Amino acid sequence: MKISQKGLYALQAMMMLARHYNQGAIRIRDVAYEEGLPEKFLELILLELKNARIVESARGAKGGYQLRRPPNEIHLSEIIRLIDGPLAPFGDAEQLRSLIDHDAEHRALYQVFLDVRDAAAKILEHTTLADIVSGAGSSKSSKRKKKNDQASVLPMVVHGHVNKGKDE
Amino acid sequence: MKISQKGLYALQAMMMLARHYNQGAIRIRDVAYEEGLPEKFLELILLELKNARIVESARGAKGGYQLRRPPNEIHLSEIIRLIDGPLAPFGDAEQLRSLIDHDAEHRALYQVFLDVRDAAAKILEHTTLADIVSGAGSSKSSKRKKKNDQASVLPMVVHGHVNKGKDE
DNA sequence: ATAATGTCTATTAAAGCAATAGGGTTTATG
DNA sequence: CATAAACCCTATTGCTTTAATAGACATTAT
Repeated sequence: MKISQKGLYALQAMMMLARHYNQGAIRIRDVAYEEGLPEKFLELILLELKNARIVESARGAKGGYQLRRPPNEIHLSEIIRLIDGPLAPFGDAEQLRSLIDHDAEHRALYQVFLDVRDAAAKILEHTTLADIVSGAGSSKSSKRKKKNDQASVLPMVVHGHVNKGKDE
Repeated sequence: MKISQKGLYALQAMMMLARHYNQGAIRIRDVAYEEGLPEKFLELILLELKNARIVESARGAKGGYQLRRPPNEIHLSEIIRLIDGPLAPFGDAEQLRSLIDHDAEHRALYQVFLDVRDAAAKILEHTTLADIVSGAGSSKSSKRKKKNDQASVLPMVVHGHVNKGKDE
Protein backbone atom coordinates (compact mmCIF):
# COMPACT_ATOMS: atom_id res chain seq x y z
CA MET A 1 0.00 0.00 0.00
CA LYS A 2 1.23 3.42 -0.88
CA ILE A 3 -0.57 6.68 -0.42
CA SER A 4 -0.14 8.71 -3.57
CA GLN A 5 -0.06 12.45 -3.86
CA LYS A 6 -3.60 12.20 -5.12
CA GLY A 7 -4.58 10.18 -2.07
CA LEU A 8 -3.02 12.74 0.19
CA TYR A 9 -4.91 15.50 -1.60
CA ALA A 10 -8.13 13.56 -1.13
CA LEU A 11 -7.51 13.23 2.59
CA GLN A 12 -6.72 16.91 2.88
CA ALA A 13 -9.84 17.86 0.98
CA MET A 14 -11.95 15.65 3.19
CA MET A 15 -10.39 17.16 6.28
CA MET A 16 -11.29 20.57 4.98
CA LEU A 17 -14.88 19.53 4.36
CA ALA A 18 -14.99 17.98 7.81
CA ARG A 19 -13.79 21.22 9.29
CA HIS A 20 -16.67 23.00 7.57
CA TYR A 21 -19.26 20.34 8.22
CA ASN A 22 -22.78 21.72 8.43
CA GLN A 23 -21.86 24.95 6.77
CA GLY A 24 -23.49 24.14 3.47
CA ALA A 25 -21.84 23.58 0.13
CA ILE A 26 -18.19 24.55 -0.21
CA ARG A 27 -16.78 25.47 -3.60
CA ILE A 28 -13.92 23.47 -5.09
CA ARG A 29 -11.98 26.68 -5.34
CA ASP A 30 -12.25 27.26 -1.62
CA VAL A 31 -11.15 23.76 -0.78
CA ALA A 32 -8.21 24.11 -3.11
CA TYR A 33 -7.24 27.46 -1.72
CA GLU A 34 -7.55 26.53 1.94
CA GLU A 35 -5.53 23.35 1.56
CA GLY A 36 -3.19 24.58 -1.11
CA LEU A 37 -4.15 22.00 -3.70
CA PRO A 38 -4.18 22.27 -7.52
CA GLU A 39 -7.76 23.23 -8.30
CA LYS A 40 -8.29 21.30 -11.50
CA PHE A 41 -6.78 18.15 -10.11
CA LEU A 42 -8.88 18.45 -7.00
CA GLU A 43 -11.94 18.62 -9.21
CA LEU A 44 -11.29 15.07 -10.40
CA ILE A 45 -10.70 13.86 -6.90
CA LEU A 46 -13.92 15.31 -5.54
CA LEU A 47 -15.76 13.81 -8.46
CA GLU A 48 -14.51 10.39 -7.50
CA LEU A 49 -15.46 10.96 -3.90
CA LYS A 50 -18.89 11.99 -5.05
CA ASN A 51 -19.37 8.91 -7.22
CA ALA A 52 -18.41 6.84 -4.21
CA ARG A 53 -21.14 8.68 -2.32
CA ILE A 54 -18.80 9.92 0.35
CA VAL A 55 -19.51 13.53 -0.49
CA GLU A 56 -22.37 15.16 -2.32
CA SER A 57 -22.44 18.11 -4.64
CA ALA A 58 -24.74 20.90 -5.64
CA ARG A 59 -24.38 22.11 -9.18
CA GLY A 60 -24.79 25.54 -10.63
CA ALA A 61 -24.32 28.86 -8.96
CA LYS A 62 -24.02 28.61 -5.19
CA GLY A 63 -23.01 25.02 -5.73
CA GLY A 64 -20.25 23.12 -4.03
CA TYR A 65 -19.40 20.04 -2.03
CA GLN A 66 -20.15 18.72 1.41
CA LEU A 67 -19.84 15.49 3.35
CA ARG A 68 -22.73 13.08 3.09
CA ARG A 69 -22.09 11.74 6.58
CA PRO A 70 -20.77 13.28 9.78
CA PRO A 71 -16.96 13.27 10.08
CA ASN A 72 -17.00 10.63 12.78
CA GLU A 73 -18.55 8.19 10.36
CA ILE A 74 -16.01 8.60 7.60
CA HIS A 75 -12.96 6.41 7.97
CA LEU A 76 -9.60 7.12 6.42
CA SER A 77 -9.60 3.61 4.99
CA GLU A 78 -12.57 4.45 2.76
CA ILE A 79 -10.86 7.38 1.21
CA ILE A 80 -7.53 5.65 0.71
CA ARG A 81 -9.07 2.51 -0.74
CA LEU A 82 -11.07 4.61 -3.16
CA ILE A 83 -8.20 6.69 -4.43
CA ASP A 84 -5.21 4.40 -4.06
CA GLY A 85 -6.76 0.97 -4.11
CA PRO A 86 -6.38 -1.92 -1.71
CA LEU A 87 -4.44 -1.45 1.50
CA ALA A 88 -2.35 -4.54 0.82
CA PRO A 89 1.39 -3.90 0.63
CA PHE A 90 1.83 -5.72 -2.64
CA GLY A 91 1.02 -4.81 -6.20
CA ASP A 92 -1.75 -6.62 -7.97
CA ALA A 93 -3.38 -9.82 -6.87
CA GLU A 94 -2.02 -11.46 -9.97
CA GLN A 95 1.55 -11.81 -8.83
CA LEU A 96 0.34 -12.95 -5.45
CA ARG A 97 -1.84 -15.66 -6.89
CA SER A 98 1.33 -17.44 -7.92
CA LEU A 99 2.53 -17.33 -4.33
CA ILE A 100 -0.64 -18.85 -2.99
CA ASP A 101 -0.66 -21.60 -5.55
CA HIS A 102 2.86 -22.56 -4.58
CA ASP A 103 4.24 -24.49 -1.64
CA ALA A 104 3.83 -23.84 2.07
CA GLU A 105 6.78 -21.49 2.20
CA HIS A 106 5.38 -19.16 -0.40
CA ARG A 107 2.05 -19.21 1.34
CA ALA A 108 3.82 -18.32 4.58
CA LEU A 109 5.30 -15.27 2.90
CA TYR A 110 1.90 -14.35 1.57
CA GLN A 111 0.48 -14.64 5.06
CA VAL A 112 3.03 -12.16 6.36
CA PHE A 113 1.85 -9.72 3.74
CA LEU A 114 -1.71 -10.26 4.86
CA ASP A 115 -0.69 -9.60 8.43
CA VAL A 116 0.84 -6.31 7.36
CA ARG A 117 -2.27 -5.37 5.47
CA ASP A 118 -4.48 -6.23 8.40
CA ALA A 119 -2.36 -4.15 10.73
CA ALA A 120 -2.67 -1.15 8.43
CA ALA A 121 -6.37 -1.73 7.93
CA LYS A 122 -6.97 -1.93 11.65
CA ILE A 123 -5.58 1.54 12.11
CA LEU A 124 -7.14 3.18 9.09
CA GLU A 125 -10.53 1.58 9.64
CA HIS A 126 -10.64 2.89 13.18
CA THR A 127 -9.57 6.42 12.46
CA THR A 128 -12.20 8.87 11.29
CA LEU A 129 -12.07 12.40 10.00
CA ALA A 130 -13.38 13.50 13.36
CA ASP A 131 -10.38 11.94 15.05
CA ILE A 132 -8.12 14.09 12.96
CA VAL A 133 -10.01 17.33 12.57
CA SER A 134 -10.23 18.52 16.11
CA GLY A 135 -13.12 20.90 15.86
CA ALA A 136 -15.19 18.55 13.69
CA GLY A 137 -18.24 16.38 14.07
CA SER A 138 -19.36 15.61 17.57
CA SER A 139 -17.15 12.58 18.00
CA LYS A 140 -19.25 9.61 18.92
CA SER A 141 -16.41 7.29 17.99
CA SER A 142 -13.29 9.22 18.72
CA LYS A 143 -11.58 5.98 19.49
CA ARG A 144 -7.93 6.32 18.78
CA LYS A 145 -6.06 3.86 20.94
CA LYS A 146 -5.30 5.17 24.43
CA LYS A 147 -1.62 4.48 24.06
CA ASN A 148 -1.30 7.13 21.38
CA ASP A 149 -3.87 9.62 22.50
CA GLN A 150 -1.46 12.36 23.35
CA ALA A 151 1.04 11.38 20.76
CA SER A 152 -1.34 11.59 17.87
CA VAL A 153 -1.71 15.30 17.96
CA LEU A 154 1.68 16.38 19.16
CA PRO A 155 4.79 16.70 17.03
CA MET A 156 6.79 13.90 18.66
CA VAL A 157 8.02 12.92 15.26
CA VAL A 158 11.46 11.87 16.33
CA HIS A 159 10.86 10.06 19.56
CA GLY A 160 12.83 6.87 19.62
CA HIS A 161 15.12 4.97 17.32
CA VAL A 162 12.48 4.50 14.71
CA ASN A 163 13.16 7.69 12.85
CA LYS A 164 16.90 7.42 12.53
CA GLY A 165 16.72 7.83 8.79
CA LYS A 166 15.34 4.37 8.31
CA ASP A 167 11.87 5.22 7.16
CA GLU A 168 9.66 8.27 6.57
CA MET B 1 4.92 1.16 1.43
CA LYS B 2 4.52 -1.02 -1.56
CA ILE B 3 6.36 -4.20 -2.31
CA SER B 4 7.33 -4.12 -5.95
CA GLN B 5 7.75 -7.05 -8.24
CA LYS B 6 11.46 -6.61 -7.77
CA GLY B 7 11.05 -6.71 -4.02
CA LEU B 8 9.03 -9.87 -4.26
CA TYR B 9 11.74 -11.42 -6.42
CA ALA B 10 14.32 -10.45 -3.85
CA LEU B 11 12.34 -12.11 -1.09
CA GLN B 12 11.88 -15.23 -3.15
CA ALA B 13 15.56 -15.39 -3.98
CA MET B 14 16.46 -14.99 -0.33
CA MET B 15 14.04 -17.72 0.61
CA MET B 16 15.70 -19.99 -1.89
CA LEU B 17 19.14 -19.21 -0.49
CA ALA B 18 17.81 -19.80 3.00
CA ARG B 19 16.49 -23.15 1.90
CA HIS B 20 19.96 -24.05 0.68
CA TYR B 21 21.83 -22.50 3.57
CA ASN B 22 25.16 -24.20 4.28
CA GLN B 23 25.23 -25.88 0.93
CA GLY B 24 27.90 -23.64 -0.56
CA ALA B 25 27.54 -21.20 -3.40
CA ILE B 26 24.38 -21.36 -5.48
CA ARG B 27 24.44 -20.14 -9.07
CA ILE B 28 22.15 -17.30 -10.13
CA ARG B 29 20.77 -19.59 -12.78
CA ASP B 30 19.68 -22.11 -10.19
CA VAL B 31 18.01 -19.50 -8.03
CA ALA B 32 16.20 -18.17 -11.07
CA TYR B 33 15.11 -21.59 -12.18
CA GLU B 34 13.97 -22.85 -8.80
CA GLU B 35 11.92 -19.74 -8.09
CA GLY B 36 10.86 -19.02 -11.64
CA LEU B 37 12.45 -15.59 -11.85
CA PRO B 38 13.92 -13.77 -14.87
CA GLU B 39 17.60 -14.59 -14.67
CA LYS B 40 19.10 -11.34 -15.87
CA PHE B 41 16.87 -9.26 -13.64
CA LEU B 42 17.68 -11.44 -10.68
CA GLU B 43 21.32 -10.80 -11.37
CA LEU B 44 20.83 -7.11 -10.57
CA ILE B 45 18.87 -7.89 -7.46
CA LEU B 46 21.49 -10.23 -6.04
CA LEU B 47 24.10 -7.62 -6.78
CA GLU B 48 22.23 -5.15 -4.63
CA LEU B 49 21.86 -7.68 -1.87
CA LYS B 50 25.56 -8.35 -2.07
CA ASN B 51 26.47 -4.66 -1.86
CA ALA B 52 24.26 -4.47 1.19
CA ARG B 53 26.29 -7.35 2.61
CA ILE B 54 23.27 -9.54 3.12
CA VAL B 55 24.59 -12.18 0.77
CA GLU B 56 28.09 -12.92 -0.48
CA SER B 57 29.29 -14.14 -3.82
CA ALA B 58 32.07 -16.22 -5.28
CA ARG B 59 33.14 -15.30 -8.78
CA GLY B 60 34.41 -17.45 -11.59
CA ALA B 61 33.70 -21.09 -12.26
CA LYS B 62 31.97 -22.83 -9.36
CA GLY B 63 30.93 -19.43 -8.19
CA GLY B 64 27.55 -18.38 -6.87
CA TYR B 65 25.73 -16.77 -3.99
CA GLN B 66 25.01 -17.61 -0.38
CA LEU B 67 23.69 -15.92 2.73
CA ARG B 68 26.20 -14.15 4.90
CA ARG B 69 24.16 -14.80 8.04
CA PRO B 70 21.92 -17.64 9.14
CA PRO B 71 18.30 -17.33 7.98
CA ASN B 72 17.06 -16.60 11.49
CA GLU B 73 19.14 -13.45 11.55
CA ILE B 74 17.86 -12.00 8.33
CA HIS B 75 14.67 -10.00 8.68
CA LEU B 76 12.20 -9.34 5.91
CA SER B 77 12.36 -5.66 6.73
CA GLU B 78 16.02 -5.50 5.68
CA ILE B 79 15.32 -6.90 2.28
CA ILE B 80 12.26 -4.79 1.64
CA ARG B 81 13.89 -1.58 2.83
CA LEU B 82 16.85 -2.25 0.59
CA ILE B 83 14.88 -2.95 -2.55
CA ASP B 84 11.75 -0.86 -2.12
CA GLY B 85 12.84 1.79 0.30
CA PRO B 86 11.25 2.96 3.53
CA LEU B 87 8.31 1.09 4.97
CA ALA B 88 6.30 4.26 5.35
CA PRO B 89 2.98 4.28 3.49
CA PHE B 90 3.58 7.62 1.87
CA GLY B 91 5.75 8.73 -1.00
CA ASP B 92 8.72 10.92 -0.33
CA ALA B 93 9.45 12.79 2.83
CA GLU B 94 9.12 16.00 0.87
CA GLN B 95 5.37 16.10 0.59
CA LEU B 96 5.09 15.05 4.19
CA ARG B 97 7.29 17.84 5.39
CA SER B 98 4.51 20.19 4.40
CA LEU B 99 2.11 18.28 6.59
CA ILE B 100 4.36 18.46 9.61
CA ASP B 101 4.97 22.13 9.17
CA HIS B 102 1.27 22.79 9.07
CA ASP B 103 -1.33 22.95 11.82
CA ALA B 104 -2.23 20.36 14.44
CA GLU B 105 -4.72 18.65 12.16
CA HIS B 106 -2.18 17.95 9.49
CA ARG B 107 0.25 16.70 12.06
CA ALA B 108 -2.45 14.39 13.37
CA LEU B 109 -2.84 12.92 9.90
CA TYR B 110 0.89 12.50 9.66
CA GLN B 111 0.89 10.69 12.97
CA VAL B 112 -1.64 8.20 11.67
CA PHE B 113 0.70 7.46 8.79
CA LEU B 114 3.51 6.92 11.25
CA ASP B 115 1.33 4.53 13.22
CA VAL B 116 0.72 2.54 10.06
CA ARG B 117 4.39 2.43 9.27
CA ASP B 118 5.25 1.32 12.78
CA ALA B 119 2.69 -1.45 12.62
CA ALA B 120 4.15 -2.73 9.37
CA ALA B 121 7.69 -2.41 10.66
CA LYS B 122 6.84 -4.32 13.80
CA ILE B 123 5.78 -7.32 11.75
CA LEU B 124 8.53 -7.22 9.16
CA GLU B 125 11.26 -6.58 11.68
CA HIS B 126 10.21 -9.59 13.68
CA THR B 127 9.87 -12.02 10.84
CA THR B 128 13.00 -13.74 9.57
CA LEU B 129 13.72 -15.97 6.64
CA ALA B 130 13.81 -18.88 9.05
CA ASP B 131 10.24 -18.13 10.09
CA ILE B 132 9.15 -18.53 6.51
CA VAL B 133 11.38 -21.22 5.13
CA SER B 134 10.40 -24.16 7.27
CA GLY B 135 13.44 -26.37 6.84
CA ALA B 136 15.85 -23.49 7.21
CA GLY B 137 18.28 -22.23 9.80
CA SER B 138 17.92 -23.59 13.31
CA SER B 139 15.38 -21.02 14.41
CA LYS B 140 16.62 -19.26 17.49
CA SER B 141 14.09 -16.51 16.95
CA SER B 142 11.14 -18.22 15.36
CA LYS B 143 8.92 -15.72 17.04
CA ARG B 144 5.85 -15.24 14.96
CA LYS B 145 3.07 -14.07 17.20
CA LYS B 146 1.17 -16.90 18.86
CA LYS B 147 -2.15 -15.68 17.59
CA ASN B 148 -1.19 -16.44 14.02
CA ASP B 149 1.01 -19.43 14.46
CA GLN B 150 -1.20 -21.85 12.70
CA ALA B 151 -2.67 -19.37 10.32
CA SER B 152 0.65 -18.30 8.89
CA VAL B 153 1.35 -21.53 7.10
CA LEU B 154 -2.10 -22.70 6.15
CA PRO B 155 -4.04 -21.57 3.09
CA MET B 156 -6.90 -19.82 4.94
CA VAL B 157 -6.71 -17.12 2.37
CA VAL B 158 -10.40 -16.50 2.07
CA HIS B 159 -11.58 -16.91 5.57
CA GLY B 160 -13.88 -14.10 6.51
CA HIS B 161 -15.13 -10.88 5.04
CA VAL B 162 -11.69 -9.44 4.66
CA ASN B 163 -11.10 -10.80 1.22
CA LYS B 164 -14.38 -9.84 -0.34
CA GLY B 165 -12.66 -7.82 -3.00
CA LYS B 166 -11.72 -5.07 -0.62
CA ASP B 167 -8.03 -5.66 -0.49
CA GLU B 168 -5.55 -8.34 -1.57
C1' DA C 1 43.76 -21.84 -22.24
C1' DT C 2 39.13 -21.91 -21.71
C1' DA C 3 34.73 -22.35 -20.00
C1' DA C 4 31.96 -20.96 -16.30
C1' DT C 5 30.48 -17.61 -13.58
C1' DG C 6 29.68 -13.13 -11.33
C1' DT C 7 30.09 -7.63 -12.36
C1' DC C 8 28.69 -3.60 -14.33
C1' DT C 9 26.60 0.01 -17.40
C1' DA C 10 23.33 1.20 -20.70
C1' DT C 11 19.04 0.94 -22.94
C1' DT C 12 14.26 0.21 -23.76
C1' DA C 13 9.28 -0.55 -23.49
C1' DA C 14 5.42 -0.13 -20.81
C1' DA C 15 2.86 1.59 -17.06
C1' DG C 16 1.56 4.81 -13.67
C1' DC C 17 1.18 9.44 -11.87
C1' DA C 18 0.34 14.46 -11.54
C1' DA C 19 -1.44 17.89 -13.75
C1' DT C 20 -3.67 20.66 -17.35
C1' DA C 21 -7.10 21.79 -21.06
C1' DG C 22 -11.38 22.74 -22.58
C1' DG C 23 -15.97 22.22 -23.69
C1' DG C 24 -20.61 20.60 -21.62
C1' DT C 25 -24.42 20.86 -18.15
C1' DT C 26 -26.99 22.64 -14.36
C1' DT C 27 -28.82 26.23 -11.40
C1' DA C 28 -29.51 30.69 -8.77
C1' DT C 29 -30.73 35.03 -9.51
C1' DG C 30 -32.07 39.56 -11.31
C1' DC D 1 -35.03 34.28 -19.85
C1' DA D 2 -30.21 35.67 -19.97
C1' DT D 3 -26.22 35.28 -17.66
C1' DA D 4 -22.76 34.02 -14.59
C1' DA D 5 -21.29 30.70 -11.38
C1' DA D 6 -20.49 26.53 -10.42
C1' DC D 7 -19.93 21.34 -11.06
C1' DC D 8 -19.29 17.46 -14.88
C1' DC D 9 -16.64 14.86 -17.96
C1' DT D 10 -13.17 13.27 -21.41
C1' DA D 11 -8.87 13.71 -23.37
C1' DT D 12 -4.14 14.68 -23.47
C1' DT D 13 0.42 15.67 -21.95
C1' DG D 14 4.86 15.30 -19.73
C1' DC D 15 7.31 13.00 -16.38
C1' DT D 16 8.98 9.33 -13.53
C1' DT D 17 9.31 4.64 -12.24
C1' DT D 18 9.45 -0.08 -13.15
C1' DA D 19 10.58 -4.47 -15.26
C1' DA D 20 13.32 -6.44 -18.16
C1' DT D 21 17.00 -7.17 -21.63
C1' DA D 22 21.64 -6.63 -23.85
C1' DG D 23 26.22 -6.96 -24.03
C1' DA D 24 30.88 -6.27 -22.84
C1' DC D 25 34.12 -7.07 -18.88
C1' DA D 26 36.50 -9.49 -14.87
C1' DT D 27 37.58 -13.46 -12.19
C1' DT D 28 38.42 -18.25 -11.08
C1' DA D 29 38.54 -23.57 -11.29
C1' DT D 30 40.22 -26.99 -13.90
